[in-house]
Amino acid sequence: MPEAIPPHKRALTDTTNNIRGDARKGFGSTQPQKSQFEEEVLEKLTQDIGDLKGNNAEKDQQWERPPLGDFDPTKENICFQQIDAEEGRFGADKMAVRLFGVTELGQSVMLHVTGFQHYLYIAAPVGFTKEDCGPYRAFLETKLAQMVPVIQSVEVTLRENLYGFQGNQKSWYLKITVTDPKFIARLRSALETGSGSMNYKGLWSNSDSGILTFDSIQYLLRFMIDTGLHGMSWVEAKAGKFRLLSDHERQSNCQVEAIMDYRDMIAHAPNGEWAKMAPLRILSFDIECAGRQGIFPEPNVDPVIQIANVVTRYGESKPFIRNVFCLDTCSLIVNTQILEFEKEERMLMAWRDFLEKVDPDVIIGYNIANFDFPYLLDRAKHLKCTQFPYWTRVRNCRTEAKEASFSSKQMGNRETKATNTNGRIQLDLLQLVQRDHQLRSYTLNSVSYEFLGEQKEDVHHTMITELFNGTPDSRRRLAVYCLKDAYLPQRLMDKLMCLVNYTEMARVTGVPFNYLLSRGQQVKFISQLFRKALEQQLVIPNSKSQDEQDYEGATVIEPKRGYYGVPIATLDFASLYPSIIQAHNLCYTTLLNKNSVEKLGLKKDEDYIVTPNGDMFCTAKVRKGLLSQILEELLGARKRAKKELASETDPFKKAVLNGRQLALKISANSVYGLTGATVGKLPCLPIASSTTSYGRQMIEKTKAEVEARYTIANGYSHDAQVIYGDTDSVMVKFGVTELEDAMKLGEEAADYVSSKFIKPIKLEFEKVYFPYLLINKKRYAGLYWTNTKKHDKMDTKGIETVRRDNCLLVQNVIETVLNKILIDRDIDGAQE
DNA sequence: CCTAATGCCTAG
DNA sequence: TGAGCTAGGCATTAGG
Ligand SMILES: Nc1ccn([C@H]2C[C@H](O)[C@@H](COP(=O)(O)OP(=O)(O)OP(=O)(O)O)O2)c(=O)n1
Repeated sequence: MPEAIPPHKRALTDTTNNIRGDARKGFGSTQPQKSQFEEEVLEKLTQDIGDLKGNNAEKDQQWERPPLGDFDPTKENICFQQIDAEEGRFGADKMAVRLFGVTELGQSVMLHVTGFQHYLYIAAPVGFTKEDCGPYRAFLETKLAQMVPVIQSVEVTLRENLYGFQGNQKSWYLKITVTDPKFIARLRSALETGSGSMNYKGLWSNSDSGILTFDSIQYLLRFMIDTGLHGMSWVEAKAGKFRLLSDHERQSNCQVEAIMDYRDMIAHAPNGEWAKMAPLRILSFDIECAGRQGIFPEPNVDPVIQIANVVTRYGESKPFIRNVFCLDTCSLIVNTQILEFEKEERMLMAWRDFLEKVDPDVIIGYNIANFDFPYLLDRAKHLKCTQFPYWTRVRNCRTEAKEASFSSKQMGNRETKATNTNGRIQLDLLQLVQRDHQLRSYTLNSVSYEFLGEQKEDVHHTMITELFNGTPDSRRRLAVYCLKDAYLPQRLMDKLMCLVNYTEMARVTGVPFNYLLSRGQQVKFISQLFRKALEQQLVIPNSKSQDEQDYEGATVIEPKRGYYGVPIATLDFASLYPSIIQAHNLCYTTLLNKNSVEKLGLKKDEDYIVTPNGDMFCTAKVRKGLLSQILEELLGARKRAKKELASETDPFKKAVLNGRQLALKISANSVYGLTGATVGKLPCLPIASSTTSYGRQMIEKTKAEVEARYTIANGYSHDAQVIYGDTDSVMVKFGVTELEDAMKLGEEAADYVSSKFIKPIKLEFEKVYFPYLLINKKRYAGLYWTNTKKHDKMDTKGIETVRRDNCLLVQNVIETVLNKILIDRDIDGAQE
């Protein structure tokens, strides 16, 4: 940034004495108009950020990555943690994947992986033998080549349809390989719309009905699935197997850029030594704009006046760069590089150069996706800074903000903007917190308060312009806040362990990191399902839209409403739906219909089961379902997270681990959910409705077993009564008055009922409520006990206190009333 | 004044 | 592969 140097140097030399003089106090003592609070903020910030060595921020802040040093591609391997991936051609080769990553020593890598061809399948006509397929193959090759001029080959192979068990009978499929993945969609639609010319020997009398295709999936995912690459895992290119690109061949700004064939690429499973993380460089930034009175800043009018940046290496607690790019002059901030600019254009360009030098792997911030990124881009466009929007790792690849939207039943419609930074991961803490945490407010201020226990004391937006138009010191004040806003996302990310948790999810489900924020549950499931299907040579049909059809869900036991002054034990099935799917081997691949049962001569209860819903599935003895294998992996990861949770003592870390455990639980439950998603791509209502029907049967049976066993007639002190239950839980009043007795009985009852079910179904004794206030279905409160000494917490479900559609007063009133009732046991007092 | 449909949010 | 699922409470509103 040569343009920036003069003002910047001036600022530093002018005020060096101040830095040396009393860094801690900064300017506070000599600037009476500055608030006490601001100095506190600064002091805290300085503590948080820590000291750089010495005081000369300019000299000590090394922007560039460590140099690569000598590298001998004939002797040394390239080994990196993959962080981003994209489809991209290389030279004449239309099919290549670009993998971006970071080595253990922190160097950036881009690897072109070539030679992998995209494909899809179609089924040969029913009854075709291999001999019949020969001429059909030739026919297809010519016909398809006319429609889609990228057919590489048509190959006849034995495969099996994912849906339905047909006695392990494989049948003939044609694998159509293309030379350019961009055409796969066109190929698919050519086949599926079934233009008349595709009609082979009049086999399809109805020329409207097209040919069903199988295994159609995006090229990048296909590549990752077939090569066994999971998102955020380690990739190795052995010496001699890759070629380093010469300068003129390079497409990226990465320190290492190489090319290799996909067959030589090693994708390490993310376990053992490959569970490590690379020292990713993380840039956290924030911008301030000078808006006008009462108007939200508009990029065509309102300038960007400051950009604060904080750069940290993953695994280190303190940032190694922090700076503020300022329009106009700005007094110094302790241990912070201030870069001053007279012209906004220069500032923007200098920031872009900074970005390129720092070469961050991860860019984070608060609402950067919908504000900072688009604003910077629009502003630069307005100022005609044509060289500005290049933030990617791919040379000549412009950064643009695109409209994107996400809509689903559960999340509703969400409009967002997507800005490409190819090769760098983005993590918008706002999006992340909105996704993972239910809060009343999502301002940076309240989120920081929630997780970091800190108010940020906003500079009111009307003040921004005023401060900017003031003196170097008022602009410094603004810069301090801007810096703080840049640093908070970094601290939130550390505190919430976002990178670790999301990395685990990417590794378990196999999808690229950025999918976790931009996509839903379906893609994760599909990634896992395709991997399993590939192992077993199963092909997955591209289901046409099914008619929307609802199915019955879970039972909620009619509550015996009231206030209970005796301990109420809660028994809960662990991961109910996933365990049902596992226990009964429910899967696409085990689904049977009457025909196949007859044809294969299967014996009921031995070879297959009939679910309470009337659907039929073969037993694990005949064939083990894919779903139960997928669930094993998800639940295994969840179990490990829960184990860590149990041994962790820090309460905040516990909460974070709990969040991780919950995310894995939702992914497991979504396996069930997707089978019931008729708008999705892999619906299978027999699985979904059988799962819920088993669930309904199980909660009934649990209730009956408990009430039948714990009776006076059987020598217990009271007749037990199930007063409530929802989906997978029962609340039992054993009648005993002592916590200890209730816990003992609960423990015993859980084991007793578990023994009546198939593995891995397990009923667990989880907690005792004492006392317990049961208001209605899905509405109750109680003191939550897991030990006899002290209650863990007051637990409130569904009541106004936990709902966000109420005013705070109502919540506080209800909260105090509940406190009175439950803790003080003062029912009369609560009535007032 | 009553009921049914709808929206929102939560339980599981 | 665009998008996990159902049950259910409670406030509001449309319609008679
Ligand atoms: N987001 C959710 C939560 C639950 N369920 C369904 C499937 C679960 O198996 C069942 C019971 O839900 P719980 O909340 O009790 O959770 P689990 O039983 O799955 O897990 P835990 O082991 O924590 O009890 O409800 C679901 O489909 N989606």
